Amino acid sequence: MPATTATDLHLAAERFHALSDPTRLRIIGMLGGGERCVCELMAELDAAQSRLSFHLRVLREAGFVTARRDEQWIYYSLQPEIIAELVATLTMPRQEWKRAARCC
Amino acid sequence: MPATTATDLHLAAERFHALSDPTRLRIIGMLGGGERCVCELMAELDAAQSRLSFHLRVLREAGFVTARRDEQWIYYSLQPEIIAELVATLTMPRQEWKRAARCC
DNA sequence: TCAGTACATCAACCGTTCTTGATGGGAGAG
DNA sequence: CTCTCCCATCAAGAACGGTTGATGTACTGA
Repeated sequence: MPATTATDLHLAAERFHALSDPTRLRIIGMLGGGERCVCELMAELDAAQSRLSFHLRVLREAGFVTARRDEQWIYYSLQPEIIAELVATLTMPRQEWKRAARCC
Repeated sequence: MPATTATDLHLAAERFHALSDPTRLRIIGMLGGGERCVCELMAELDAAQSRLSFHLRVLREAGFVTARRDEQWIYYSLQPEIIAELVATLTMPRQEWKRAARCC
């Protein structure tokens, strides 16, 4: 049974929220070219370090990116499956939407 | 020329923001079954009228729904194209993302 | 051990968003 | 015209989100 419950609605809302910021969308765009360390993102986005760290945390907690330490650097990379899931949510058939909407 | 500019990033962010709320996702789910008047949405969602009106305005300004008056009732219906556009954004090839991300 | 680099986290501030209750305006019935 | 129903909008307050500067932590190299 595909658990399309209210919990899923909240989960989907959180994921869409993670995409509701231009800076975060730019980060995702950069990570589309492969993993990057924070310093590279900082340089290209011209963003303060704490600001970038904040947005990376949002993306990480929403499941869009993962972090990997290598020596002193921490490399972020995209998690493609979650985007596919989101697309699946958007293209969900009417029945599923109605179930999700009705469920409290 | 597909104008994938920073403006588009902001536009995409605004659209994702419109989807970043469980109540609005439920509304979209209900409208997936066809157009509804506000009173029907109120009854099913058990939401205050002003609250619902607020969320409908957000969805309307983001382009997800349209309103139509019939007698004393105002019927809202889904605008499917914008969802398709959003899916296209999510499944955009890397080049486009990088262009959008780089552009300031 | 000490200094330097890379990144996370914290606290504070401010603008935005969401909710609630009240007001207003359009449409139909009497 | 008046009353009622349906809905939008407004005002006020609470909650949330994003930015900044400072502090903390992990790792490296001297």
